[in-house]
Amino acid sequence: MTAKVLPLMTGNLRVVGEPASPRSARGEQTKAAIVSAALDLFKERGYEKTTMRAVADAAGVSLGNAYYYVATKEHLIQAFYDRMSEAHTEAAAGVLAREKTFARRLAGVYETFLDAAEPYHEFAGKFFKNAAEPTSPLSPFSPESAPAREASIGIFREAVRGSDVKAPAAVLAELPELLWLLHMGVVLFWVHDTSEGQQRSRMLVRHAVPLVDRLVRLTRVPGVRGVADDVIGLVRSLKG
Amino acid sequence: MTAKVLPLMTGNLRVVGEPASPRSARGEQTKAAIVSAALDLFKERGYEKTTMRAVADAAGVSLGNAYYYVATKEHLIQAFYDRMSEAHTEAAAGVLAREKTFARRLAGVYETFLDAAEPYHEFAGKFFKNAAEPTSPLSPFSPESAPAREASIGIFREAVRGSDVKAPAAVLAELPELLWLLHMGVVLFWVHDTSEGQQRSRMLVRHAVPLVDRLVRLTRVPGVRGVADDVIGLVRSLKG
DNA sequence: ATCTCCTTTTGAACGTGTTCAAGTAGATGT
DNA sequence: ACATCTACTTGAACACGTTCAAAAGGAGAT
Repeated sequence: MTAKVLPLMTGNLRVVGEPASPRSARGEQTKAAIVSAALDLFKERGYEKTTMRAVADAAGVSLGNAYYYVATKEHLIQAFYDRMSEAHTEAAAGVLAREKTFARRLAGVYETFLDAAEPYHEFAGKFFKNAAEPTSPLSPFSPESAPAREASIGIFREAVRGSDVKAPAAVLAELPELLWLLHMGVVLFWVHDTSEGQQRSRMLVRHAVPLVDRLVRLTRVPGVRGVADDVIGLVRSLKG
Repeated sequence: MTAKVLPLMTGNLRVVGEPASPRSARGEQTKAAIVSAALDLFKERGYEKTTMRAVADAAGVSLGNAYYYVATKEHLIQAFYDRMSEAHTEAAAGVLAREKTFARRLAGVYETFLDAAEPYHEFAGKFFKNAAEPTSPLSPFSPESAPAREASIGIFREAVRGSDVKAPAAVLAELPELLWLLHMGVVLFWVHDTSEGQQRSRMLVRHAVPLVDRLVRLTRVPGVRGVADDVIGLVRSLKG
């Protein structure tokens, strides 16, 4: 897919509707300052109450300049998400390096997410609200977040691959994506979870993981396998 | 719950942050004109491209007057939600009156939703965005929407009750709620579904319902039943 | 009629996200 | 040194959601 390109001003080429990515060290620095200022302000007063003018001021640039690097205000939230998933990926990798059984690996991935996300729980609602809109670039299903989504699915792929779990090949093939979907469910639950330290979300993970473990292994018994294959078939046709 | 109230202008009492509800026949009429104009315009040009000024113009009132009756532009979406669920409840009742098998009853409930929702697909995203924020009263999980949620679950309870489905009592007891959860999943898929006439959502329902049917019946066979009971146990503990 | 008290309506602002034409600056070639 | 090309920066403007003080109706009571 080649993006349409327009000549801009005196010559800079810019993808239609998208901001330019920095082409110099100076630009890189300016963009970093803007994103960093935004994160600070979001944390301090929340997303809605943070204005793009305040972000530009805090970054020491003009309002218009901020829009040279950032497509929309919503796109700035992506930085939060990036930071969080980076922390999660790292922590999950640590668990996957030492755990062998499927159940413990899976529990580790979900639990490290809860750990990594905890500092942001208070603002997560606001961010979640914006991510929920289908047309938003922040939606976990949007093209813009495909890289992040793929990275996340990759964690589950590794959790499956390095484990002792046994199931039909077709099931194993779709399992990472299905586990990612469950992850989205956990996130949904977590966002709504007002219990101390999000204890209920942790309970959900603690109890759901053994169930998933048993369910996956069940797909090998005749009578269940047929249903499992149909589930896989449905998932595949919906992806297409 | 008693809402805080402030004296307004020359004396009208108005709940903080909320628009006044009409206190006269004239007011009722004005509000109806505004809501109706909004729905028309949303349908004609979409939510984003409809401006509040255009709504006010079409309704034959001033911009400020529209805000006397409507808290925010997004609140106008509530009107379409109300319309939609009324239509769905009615249509679903029709299906449940004539279908007997569990699979057909269930498919009917989901499909009548897709029918009722289709005209509003474009701004469903906006509504969804609002509903996604955990603290929002519009959230399907909020206390404020408990009546609407119960009504919706009631449809599934009726779909189960009047059908031929057989499963352990514990499963049957939680089934309506679980089917409602699946309904939320269908809605999620539908909201993101950009295919012509949301064909993919219809395919999802067409294929998922027989699967659910088989899965529910499977809970009677030993070996599966244990897992099913644990699922039920988890759901119950999470509800508490 | 006039007064009083609410309710409704208005038009003019205000704040904020976003756009844009024009200007600056640093590198590169001559 | 100068010209040029391109990446970057700016400040002003625009559109639209939202707010507000003030004016206009209108239904009793006097």
